This record gives sequence, C-alpha cells and structure tokens, in this order.
Amino acid sequence: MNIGEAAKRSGLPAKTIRYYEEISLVVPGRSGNGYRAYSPTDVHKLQFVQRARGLGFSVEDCRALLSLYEDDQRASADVKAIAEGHLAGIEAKIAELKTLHKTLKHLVDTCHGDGRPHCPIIDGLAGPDH
Amino acid sequence: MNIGEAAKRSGLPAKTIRYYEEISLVVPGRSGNGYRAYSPTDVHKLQFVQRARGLGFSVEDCRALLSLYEDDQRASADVKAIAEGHLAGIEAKIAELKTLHKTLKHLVDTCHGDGRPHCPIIDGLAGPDH
DNA sequence: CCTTGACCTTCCAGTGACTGGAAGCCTTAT
DNA sequence: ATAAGGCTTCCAGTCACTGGAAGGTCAAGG
Repeated sequence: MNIGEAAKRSGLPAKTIRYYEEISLVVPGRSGNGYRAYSPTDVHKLQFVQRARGLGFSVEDCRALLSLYEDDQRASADVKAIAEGHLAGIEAKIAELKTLHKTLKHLVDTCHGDGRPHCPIIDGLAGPDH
Repeated sequence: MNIGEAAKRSGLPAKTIRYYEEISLVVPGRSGNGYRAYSPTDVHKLQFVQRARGLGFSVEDCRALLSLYEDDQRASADVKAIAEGHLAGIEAKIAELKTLHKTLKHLVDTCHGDGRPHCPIIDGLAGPDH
C-alpha cells in the first residue's frame, strides 16, 4: 500500500513515516512508479513505533524495541531494561517539574496581580539581593 | 566586564550568553578591541534570565518578563498572567507524564524480565490484536 | 485526448535552545 | 619571542519532526 494508507492505518503523518525511512527505522519497498510500498508487516512496525513514541520512548529506544519485537529469541529482560530506564527518566522529569511547580506556585500565589508594579514574581526572579 | 566574568557572575555558559545576544535578549556594548562589554545592569538581566529559565520559562517568556522587569510602570497582573500560563503548562506536563508513567509501570510490573521471549511490554506496544 | 485533482516524489529550511569545534585575533606573563 | 588563556566569528549538530516548493503519477470525468 502507498504511504497515505499506511499513515491512516498507523496513525502517523506521512511526513513522519518518510522521516522514519530516512533514519532507517521502518524502510518500505518501492513500487514500479517509485512510490513507497508498505507491507502489512511494515504497518505493524509503524503502529508499534507510534505506540512506543506515544509512551514517550525516544526514537533510538524505539529502534531497539523494534528489533526486540522482531526477534522471537529475545530475552524479556532486555525489553524490561529499556522500559525501566525510560520509567526512571519519566520519574525524574516528574520530580523536576513538581519542584518547579512548587516554587512557581508560591510566587504566583503571593502576587496580587493588579495594576500596581510591585510583584513578588519579578522580585523572586531578580534574586535575593535586589 | 568581559564575557567570561559575566558568565561567572550569572551562572550561564559564555556560549549561551553569546546566543542571548544573537537573539537580542541581552545585548551588551563593545569595548575598543571588539570584546563584548557587560555592564552590571546587563549582568542583572543575565541573572534574571538564568533564574527564569531555571524555572522553565521559555526564552520568549523571558523576553517578556525582562521587559516587565525593566518597566517600573508595569502592572503585576501582566507578570502574573505569564507565570500562570507557564504554571498551567507545567501542570499539563505533569499530568501527561503521570499518565505515561501509570501505563508504563503497569507493563513493566507484569514483565518477568528473564531470558524468555514472552513479554507483556512488547505485546502492549504491538497492540491489542496481535 | 485532455484536464483536473488527489496523491506521490525529492530537497531545503525551520523549530527551541543551545552546544561543540575550528580558525584566528588580543592580552598578559615569562 | 612565545606560550597560555580569553576573546572573536562562523559553521554544524542536536531531537524529532514539520512546512513548503517544484514536479512526477494516476484515476475519473468531459
């Protein structure tokens, strides 16, 4: 099938699918007219990548996961290691954002937000000694 | 003062400070020898941006905040609006990451992570009907 | 047979916010 | 005189796309 149909079935924009070919993530065959020809297997891979990206895995993680997906001799430990690494990254990101949130929320809550110039947010950003 | 000293005082890498000049965020004067010359005011601005970036504000937000910082006729409501917008963005990001985390954690927890090929993570990524 | 429109192709450029590196000038100390 | 360190500019790369231009292909309708 052509790229438009593959896009519809995988939920990925055609542009993205072309990009995935460019980086050798999912490489389709070609029809006689030069059009990309996606097999059902190619579409499964695209769907796989779409879901993995949706879970926040990097494209390089997706590459590794895809090759495990295709390897029926895989060890599930290898998959789990990638997923746990990503999970740790997510947890770190959440913790970081919560810290930012706490600081920023405090500043926002102490700001009157009226027409006057005095502003604890500006003061907080300007630093302790200004 | 030269860029190295400004970097030390602001906590920003010299490369980043040059970049901020390129995008007209903090534009220093020049000494006779062509070196960038940072005034104490410039350094305050760099520190301000450093803190704002540290709180996750975009560079464009920083640009707006800087101009409010410099405007003693500002309305604190304008500052608060920017901060609240950013706060909402952070909250959205946290919610998104929590959702990802929940899904991924479930998959990871159900995976044995041994030498065998069966893997619920792979199955989950492959989709319901595979 | 011709045209229209939808689809496909490639290539180039831009996003955000830097970061690394090369080539070369300026200053200070030995 | 030279060596070190700091400064300059410019170019390229990061990540994962995304937009757009210029042009080829195909099926349907007049």
